[in-house]
Amino acid sequence: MPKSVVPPEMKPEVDAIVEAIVYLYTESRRLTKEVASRHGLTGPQLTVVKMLETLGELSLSRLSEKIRAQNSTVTGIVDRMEREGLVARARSTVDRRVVQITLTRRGHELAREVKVEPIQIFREALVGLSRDDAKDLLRILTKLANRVRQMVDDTQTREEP
Amino acid sequence: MPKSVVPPEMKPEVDAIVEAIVYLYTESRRLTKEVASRHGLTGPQLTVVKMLETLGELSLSRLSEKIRAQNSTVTGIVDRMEREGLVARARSTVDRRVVQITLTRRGHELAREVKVEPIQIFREALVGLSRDDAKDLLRILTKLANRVRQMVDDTQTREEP
DNA sequence: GGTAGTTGTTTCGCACACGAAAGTTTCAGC
DNA sequence: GCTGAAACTTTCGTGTGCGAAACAACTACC
Repeated sequence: MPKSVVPPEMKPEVDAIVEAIVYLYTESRRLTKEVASRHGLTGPQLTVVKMLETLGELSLSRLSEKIRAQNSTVTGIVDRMEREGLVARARSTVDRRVVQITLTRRGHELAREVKVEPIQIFREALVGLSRDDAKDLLRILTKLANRVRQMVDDTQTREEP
Repeated sequence: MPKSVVPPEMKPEVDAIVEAIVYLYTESRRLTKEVASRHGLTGPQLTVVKMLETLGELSLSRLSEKIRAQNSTVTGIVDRMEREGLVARARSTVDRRVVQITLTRRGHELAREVKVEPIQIFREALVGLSRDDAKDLLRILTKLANRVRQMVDDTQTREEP
């Protein structure tokens, strides 16, 4: 297993890039949480409310994909939101394995009430970049994400047997 | 409070950038967790072990800063690691409020055993980028992070009273 | 030298977050 | 029509992760 070596002179740059990504991500979570708490919601709950407002009824699995969490996690989030009267569960009549999640009237009201999506602050920050910078950033990040994806796939297939 | 508006034609790009950042961050966490579990550790525990190996004895507060978590969170992590015999607590003799965390012999062994830092896969992915791309990425991400930092500061000072 | 405020840590209560296992329902193939 | 595999959801156990409050030790200031 040949292991490529990172040129030592690039190490500080690499660490700085990783640090910037971590900062941007954690700050995004913190902001979501802050906006949510003003309306008596938690971060993930606000994400769910906005997702259901945008996309309408969703199965639990579909909702899990959308918010990038495991089903078992979302079950808990939906449990608490159901208890608060924000969403309702309904067994699908077409496929009775499926549970559809919908916003209640109160859930809709809350969704309307919270106008600013937390991602907004990133949109504004990104707009402050020049058009060229934004394009470069997307191009490079995409390349980077694809390379990581590739590596992860390799690792996993290599370890399967 | 003038609110800048995101040009609609940039929305897809912005969302793609955010998505890439989220992907890179979550994948990084998943990889850490995976590497850690091969040695009977959790993700944060591996992070702590490597941090203490690199920096030596650290106070709980300093350790919290380093791994970007609250003191109350790290107290729990250290509790479990202490129970497993990986780290030890020791009251500072200089300032008796301070608790110093150190690796035990077993902790050191584990640190030596786990050679690959999870961040490594990013280093390798980044090396695959051209030098120019890496420099551009760092430059733009830094600019972006600073702009977000600025916005967050503004929000907080505006809301203080 | 006493006290008021600060700093450092822990405790508590709650909400994720995940994987494994269990419980339903559906579907494919015979 | 039966059966085993697959799809969907929940349950369970454990480990973060955070904020508020409690607690202990230190420092400033008078």
